Formats: sequence, structure tokens, C-alpha cells
Amino acid sequence: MNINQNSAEFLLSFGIRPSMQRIAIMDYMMANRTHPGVEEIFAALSPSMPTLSRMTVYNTLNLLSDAGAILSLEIDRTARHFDADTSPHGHFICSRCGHIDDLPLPPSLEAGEQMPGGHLVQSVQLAYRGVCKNCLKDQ
Amino acid sequence: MNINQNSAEFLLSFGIRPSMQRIAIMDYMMANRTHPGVEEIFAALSPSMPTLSRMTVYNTLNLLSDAGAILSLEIDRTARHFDADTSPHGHFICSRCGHIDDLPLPPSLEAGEQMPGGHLVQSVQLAYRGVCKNCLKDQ
DNA sequence: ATATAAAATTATAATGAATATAAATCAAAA
DNA sequence: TTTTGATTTATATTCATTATAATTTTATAT
Repeated sequence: MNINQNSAEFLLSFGIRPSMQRIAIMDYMMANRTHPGVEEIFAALSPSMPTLSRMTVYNTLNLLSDAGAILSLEIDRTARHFDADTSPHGHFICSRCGHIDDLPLPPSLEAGEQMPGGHLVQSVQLAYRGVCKNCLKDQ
Repeated sequence: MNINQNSAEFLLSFGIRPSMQRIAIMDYMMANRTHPGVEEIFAALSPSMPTLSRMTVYNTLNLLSDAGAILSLEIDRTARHFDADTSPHGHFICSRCGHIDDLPLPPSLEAGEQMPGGHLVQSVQLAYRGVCKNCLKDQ
């Protein structure tokens, strides 16, 4: 059972053709739960895929998040981050070092689609901001 | 009791010198609860303040949000929005028209500073995304 | 197999929000 | 009034993201 095979099947289950590039990007997302951004993914894969283009990373991440296979986190003002964990959970982001951590969601938010105010809600994101454990220690 | 006076006093209470520009921007934030962005504010004030620069709008909004006098909403990928209502509440943003609505916060999130995961939490933002009432109707 | 069509990837350019920098203007205090 | 510091302004720059079009790859049909 290898990782590539899993990612390929996973992509197929979302109707996404599993190209080498897409598999590599999905693999990276599966293996690295650090909420990576485009640059981190590109930098990690580029050495072993010298022809890989940033555009492909952008395209693939947009494709995956549009399909619901990954989450696009709008939590960092400077750049988008992505999360392979699509289960309901919140995030903490450190304003010093930028580190993003997963946090549990209050039970009241765990329910699925609702319609508060008559709007159709498709996703809920809970973002805590502050100073992380490490940065608190270092100061 | 005029609006300018209120904004000036409000700015002073945050230790911010109430210049004409800052008062005008704060006035606009107080009067327009539409979660405006830099461009909206600039466009609204520019006619009556021809020399106003976008930089001043950026500077002032950063100053105000750093001081906690307004909220900076990281909810729209394309641009930042600001909110004069600093009380705990969540937001809904429509992916079609960009409209941002206020929503109540679940009681479990109303508490102030916490330290989940050992991190110091300074703010919490809850963002619902989907299709608003109006856009649902129009389609 | 080969030709053809469709899809994916890539390179390049363009957009646009936000910041950096420095000059000019304004306000306050000596 | 002079001087000092803060604020505003104009300009340039950065950088994430998107747009566009060309190239390459993959799938399909003959």
C-alpha cells in the first residue's frame, strides 16, 4: 500500500484526474498537516519535480478546495493556507511566527449546513488569533 | 451633540489624535455598518476631501484596528473589511455578491481571552460562507 | 498504431491590495 | 516665531494571485 496509490484513488473519488503533479501535491497535503501554502508546497516538490510550475500548484489547490477535497483557510492575511483535514475543526494562528494549529470546534458549531439569517451556509471557519505557546516562552 | 464630536472623543479614548481625516474615517465607520473596505471608504470621503490619500485610509484603519477601536475582518480573500462593532459576533459572507452580514456568536465563544492548546488567544473570528438570501432569490 | 481532440501543465504577463519610503504639510510646545 | 514631532501625501515597490496563451501530455477514435 503506497501513498501515491492512496492519493490517486482519493483524487478519483472527487472526479479529479490523478496526474503526477496532482498526486504529488495531494501526497504532500496528506503527509504534512502543517497547513501549507503555495510557496511551501512548491519549494518542497520543486527539487524532485524540476519542471513543476507554481501555476500548477495554484490550479491544483483551487481545484481540490473547490471540490471539497481540502480546505482553503482564509486565516493569514498575507497568503492562503490549505488543510487536508476537512473534518469540522477550528484554527489558531500565531501573529508572531505564523504557526497554525488545529483546535476543536465548540459543539454548537459542529452541525452541518444551517441557514442563519436566511442565508445558505456552505462552510464555517473559526479562527483564533494570538501568540502561540512557543512565542510566549521565547519572549 | 454632533457626530464629529463623538468620533473625536472616541478616538481620544483610544489615545489616537483626532485629525480631520481620522474623524471623517471614524464617522464613516460609525454611520455605515456595511463592513466597508479601504476602497469604499476612500470613494465615499474623497469627494468632500479631495486631498485625502488612500494611504491615510490604510494608515488610519490599521491604527484603529491595532488599537482595538475597530475590527479588521479577514473574511474576504480579495480585500480586507472593517467593522466598527467590536462586540463579539460572527459574520456571513456571500460568495456571489460579497455582502457581509452580522450573525450572533454561539454562547460558548462569547467568553473573553482563553488559552486553548496553551496559546494566548487575543481574538476569535467566526466566518460563515455561502449564498445570501438575495442571491438565492435571484437565481 | 496513428491521428485527432481534449485536458493539463507551463511560461509569461498582468492585476491589485497592501506596504515602504521619503517629502511635504500640519499642529503643538518652547 | 521657531522648532520639533506627528500626520498626511505622493510615489514606488512588493508580492500573492489570476489571466492568457502556448506547449505538452493524455485519452479517444479511426
